[in-house]
Amino acid sequence: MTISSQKDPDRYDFVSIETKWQNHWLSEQTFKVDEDSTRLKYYLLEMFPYPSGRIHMGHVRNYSIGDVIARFQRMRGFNVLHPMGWDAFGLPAENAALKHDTHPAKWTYENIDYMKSQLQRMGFSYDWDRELATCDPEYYRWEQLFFIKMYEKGLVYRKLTSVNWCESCQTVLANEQVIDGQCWRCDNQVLPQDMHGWFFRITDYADELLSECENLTGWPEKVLTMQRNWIGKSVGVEINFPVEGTDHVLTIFTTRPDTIFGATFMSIAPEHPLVELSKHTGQTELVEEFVARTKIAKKKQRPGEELEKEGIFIGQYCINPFTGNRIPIFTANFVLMEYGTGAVMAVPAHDQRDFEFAQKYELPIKVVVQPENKQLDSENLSAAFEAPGILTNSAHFSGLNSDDAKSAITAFAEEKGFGKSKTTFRLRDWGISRQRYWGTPIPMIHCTTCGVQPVPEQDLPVVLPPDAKPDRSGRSPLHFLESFYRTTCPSCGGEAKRETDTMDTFVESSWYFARYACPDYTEGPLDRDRVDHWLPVDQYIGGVEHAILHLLYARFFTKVLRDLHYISIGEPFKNLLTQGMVIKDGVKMSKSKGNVVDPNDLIEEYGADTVRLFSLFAAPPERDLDWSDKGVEGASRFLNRVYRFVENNKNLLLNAPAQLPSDLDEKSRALHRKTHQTIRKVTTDLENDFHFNTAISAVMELVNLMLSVVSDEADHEIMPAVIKEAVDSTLLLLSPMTPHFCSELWEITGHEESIEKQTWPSFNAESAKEEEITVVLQVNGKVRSRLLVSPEISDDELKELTLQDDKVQKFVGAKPIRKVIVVPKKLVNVVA
RNA sequence: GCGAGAGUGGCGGAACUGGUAGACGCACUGGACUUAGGAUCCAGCGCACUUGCGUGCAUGGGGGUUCAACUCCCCCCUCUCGCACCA
Repeated sequence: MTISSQKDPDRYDFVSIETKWQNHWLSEQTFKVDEDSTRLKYYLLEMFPYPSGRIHMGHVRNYSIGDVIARFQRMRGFNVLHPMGWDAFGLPAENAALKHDTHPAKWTYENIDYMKSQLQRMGFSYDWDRELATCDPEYYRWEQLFFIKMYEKGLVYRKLTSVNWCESCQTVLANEQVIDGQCWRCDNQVLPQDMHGWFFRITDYADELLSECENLTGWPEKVLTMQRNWIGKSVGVEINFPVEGTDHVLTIFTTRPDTIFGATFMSIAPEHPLVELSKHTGQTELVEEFVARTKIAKKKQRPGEELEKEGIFIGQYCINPFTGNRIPIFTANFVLMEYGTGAVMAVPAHDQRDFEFAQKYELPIKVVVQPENKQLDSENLSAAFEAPGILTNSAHFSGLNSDDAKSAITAFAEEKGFGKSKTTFRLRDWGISRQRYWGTPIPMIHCTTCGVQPVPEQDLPVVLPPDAKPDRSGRSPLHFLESFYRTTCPSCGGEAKRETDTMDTFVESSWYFARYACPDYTEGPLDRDRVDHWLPVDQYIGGVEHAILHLLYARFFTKVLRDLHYISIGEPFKNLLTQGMVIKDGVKMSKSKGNVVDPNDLIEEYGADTVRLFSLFAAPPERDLDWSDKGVEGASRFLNRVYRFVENNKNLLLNAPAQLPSDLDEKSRALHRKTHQTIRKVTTDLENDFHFNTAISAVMELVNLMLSVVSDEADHEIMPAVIKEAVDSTLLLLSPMTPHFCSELWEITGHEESIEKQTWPSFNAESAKEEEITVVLQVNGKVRSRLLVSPEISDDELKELTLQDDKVQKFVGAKPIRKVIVVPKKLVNVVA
């Protein structure tokens, strides 16, 4: 970093000041934290970064917000845990390794080193002793242990799953490597292929994950809504339809059992096993052709695009157990195998999709629910009627309303044994297998005689072999590395093969917050006492892009760890703050847009404190931040003004008495008052909703007043003790946001003990009280005049003064006064 | 389509439980200091009319409640984000 700015006489020397204090904090271990039962704990966490190379403005914003809260809470007396680490596994490392002909580990650790230096250059108050990197075997070994414990508990299983397969690269692709249905590397068509993969049974926790949303009062409603939708609970019924002339039963799931008498055909997913029934029906070839075509079309489908509804009769019928009617079975491209049973009863009169399908294939439409205000006719319906209504054409259920019919029909089906009530979730089990190198090895062994076996605990960790390295084949090198996969079966001792899949990197980030409580612990994954002491996280901060996956997985994992008796809590994050994106010129910063601002350039030009100050000042944290180069200059100017003021009044400040005189003159009282009002404002802004922008503007007001009433050192109009109080308060209030700057000025103004050790200033309500208040006088709701009065004034006096007011009299004129409304100490409205 | 959030000066944004709309900052304009000003300081700055005092109009649009609405209610428009054939 250049030191040229040091020579600039117009600016304070932020380079040497920031270096000085960063070294001071490091050597003094200012932010090291231990368990201390005498003080209240506060666990503040920001989402840890992926070590992609260098920090970007999103990090700067996220961590600046976090650092203010950390420093603020320390000054308020909390014992603050504020750790940082690295979400270090992931695909980009493999890609970069290929590109630069290096090893993912080398690339990752070099990035970590560099980014750590950048974070330190920003002056963030982390306890670096707790730093962790998820690619460290000492971290992921415990994750492997969790995996085995979960396996033993039945929370892990293996099943066939459809993956993205590129035939020409002979490799599995991650979803982000599939672009418009084509391979990112060779542009070949990506096809689905069935492969074995490992799954976490997150659906076992679906109900709890949903119901606990209720108690997450410290989370933004937006995030909770997203989580609820993602879990997607729906209550309905499963009904069995026997397939005519076979032993097969087609099971469907519906939330509308009240429409069952209107089912005129069945739709099953192209992947549904009973599609096989088309064999020997004469429809076979057509069906096979349709299924193959649909699978490809689904892969090609762009997000947001809806395929035209299509289907084909599979040549078989099933029987509606309620009516005994024969219903044709179709396979249709809009039925999802992953949801429900992969089969639905089609009720064209009451479901728009089925309606469109029925029209296209000229299938019967039968109205069985009538709206209350009109009569629908099956013959000329223009759209499905999806709302609830009164049942018709439904045997003895006719006449019931939809709600009652739902329970009656469900009960009937259960009683007769051809159905049962059922709750279905949109949430699927979490597929964690990745056919990748740079991830946590899944600690399992495949033995041809004993089947799948977990790696014995004492053999953990299964270390990712450093001698392997991704190559251009695109396939995981673990797959070919005999020294890795060749092993012996822990059960029979025979030859066996290790699992070569690695875990989804979301697994690492699902428990890192717990490990921060005891990163040095070697006896097990978590030191129960310390973890129980620190958790839950009191305040979690990160981008809203993690609102669903990361936060849901972390919640799930916490519950699993609780049930495995590693921790006591069930919810990891008590309060959540999701900060907005950093945008520039109205769009998200991105390389392709060419509007990226590099934090390094800014630090070099203005110093870390200015960068922090502006990113906090420009918008409240939850909103998007519109980056403005001019705005940064404004922040820089402000700090320079404060610096100059302190420098110019150094002697006065050094010699000022610590105690305020008991009797203050009017001008001094005004500054004293503003000081206390500012302390009050900043304190409430910081503790309520982290609105740093308004907190900073309050301090700016104080500084503006200070500058306007104290012109120079010779001017003794304002009592020195009052000036000192104002300056000290300014520095204390600003110190969480611009810590180097305030530390330096704190020292310059003669304080022995560093500012980090100070307690947060408190305000005196009496001092903050206004001596005179402005009361607005309105006539018929329009502001016509103002009164400067004592806050002690009574409503009657106020009314009196209002009616005497010239302006008020002028606007009232000759009209009779009908009413006078007095809002105490605020406003008087005369209605004439 | 469904869900959530947001629309306030030229710009970023303020405004407590309905009670002075536009704090603070940026930009801009005029002035001072100066060899110079991209530094600093002072003043102005929602729009319209007005020499001025002032007056009128303004919080996406339209209605409503109220003495009083950025704030509450109804309808509509726009934007952002999330989900998206979930039966």
